[in-house]
Amino acid sequence: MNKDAKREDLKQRLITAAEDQIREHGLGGLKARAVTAQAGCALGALYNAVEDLDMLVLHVNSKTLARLGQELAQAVRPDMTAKAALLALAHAYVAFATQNERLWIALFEHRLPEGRDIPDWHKQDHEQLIAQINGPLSQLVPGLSGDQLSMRGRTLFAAVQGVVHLSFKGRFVGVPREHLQSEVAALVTALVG
Amino acid sequence: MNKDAKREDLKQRLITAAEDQIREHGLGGLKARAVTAQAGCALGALYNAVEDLDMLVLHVNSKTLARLGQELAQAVRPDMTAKAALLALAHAYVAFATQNERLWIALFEHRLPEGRDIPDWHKQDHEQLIAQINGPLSQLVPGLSGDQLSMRGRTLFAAVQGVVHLSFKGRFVGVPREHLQSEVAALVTALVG
DNA sequence: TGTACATCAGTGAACGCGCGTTCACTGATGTAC
DNA sequence: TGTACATCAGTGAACGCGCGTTCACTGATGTAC
Repeated sequence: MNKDAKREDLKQRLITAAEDQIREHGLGGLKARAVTAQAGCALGALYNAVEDLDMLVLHVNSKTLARLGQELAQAVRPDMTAKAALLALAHAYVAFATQNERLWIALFEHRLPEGRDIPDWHKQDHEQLIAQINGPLSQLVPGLSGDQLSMRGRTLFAAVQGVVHLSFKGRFVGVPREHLQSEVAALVTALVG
Repeated sequence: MNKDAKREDLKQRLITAAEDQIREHGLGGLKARAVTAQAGCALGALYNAVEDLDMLVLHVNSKTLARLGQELAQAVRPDMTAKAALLALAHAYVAFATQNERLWIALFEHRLPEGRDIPDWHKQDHEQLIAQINGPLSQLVPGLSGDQLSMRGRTLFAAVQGVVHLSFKGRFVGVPREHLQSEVAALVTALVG
């Protein structure tokens, strides 16, 4: 293995290690020492492979978004009605969030320190996901302008996000997990029916 | 002023100071030194008046919940239909969250360290709020059992919470603030209509 | 009412800890001849 | 192919900082007589 390949290999091992750490301890429990220990390198090597811990988190988040995107893509079939497609998307989304709870939460919780902005490669991963959801939605709720439609899309997404999030956190009275899928389905049906 | 009164007075000043700090810098920006400086006492005095910083936050949160409760109570009138009442509640809720953004976020963000549990006096403040929302809801969506109704209530609450939260944080594409009220109204209408 | 004593709120310097980041050093990898 | 040299990834001890919490001390408030 040459230098570049080794460097890339270490970077991937660090991302995987960080992923595992977040999966196990949550974003707040991500520590540079634990990550490098798991990745099998020295503490300082992290800063050779990656700018800093924040960037490592962004890499993990991009990976999570990509995996989520794949799940969503597999959930919709071309012959589905728009409504069925949205329900399938919501179902896949909830399933993914449930199976990747802490990684999913990290998507929303992580914030860059003030004044630092999100690199383009990561922004693109966000936009790709949004586009995937807006697709089926665009054929729905007749009588709405394009702007209204896109707005309703955001609302739908945010509403689902809220139901799932509160269910996970259990703050106030969240929806119990065993009812999460059915309640989200009811929510989506109500909003697009 | 006697000892007890002074003690209580300092406690209130600390709570107010913490409230201001959260309002200005968010929960993460709450520092013991800044709070005591604003309250006009020494650092150590905080631990005389209150168990620790976490408990101080809980006091602020209880105060916020009480204020929110008042706003909600004023929003509903006895002669309203259940649907109108829910819409009024939602409107008041969004208005309150908008005007108390960081304090509202603190309600959801704050977590006690592992193993420590929420004191009863604070739990009660939560329950009171839930009851207030469940009231109008209980007369709605006929054909649902009590359990289903209470579940739908949680979903509704969580959905609204999600839309507001994502709008504030601006993560992914949130609903722009100027459309927040109307989108939440659409959401509530869809869910109970 | 005045005096002596006890209590305990208030003080703020110091402690302690967690943890991200740096940096002088080393040794493996790659290049020149 | 072999040797000398340069580069730079990898190392991990040490740095530095933020910040919650403690604690020995002080002085004001309250009590006993």
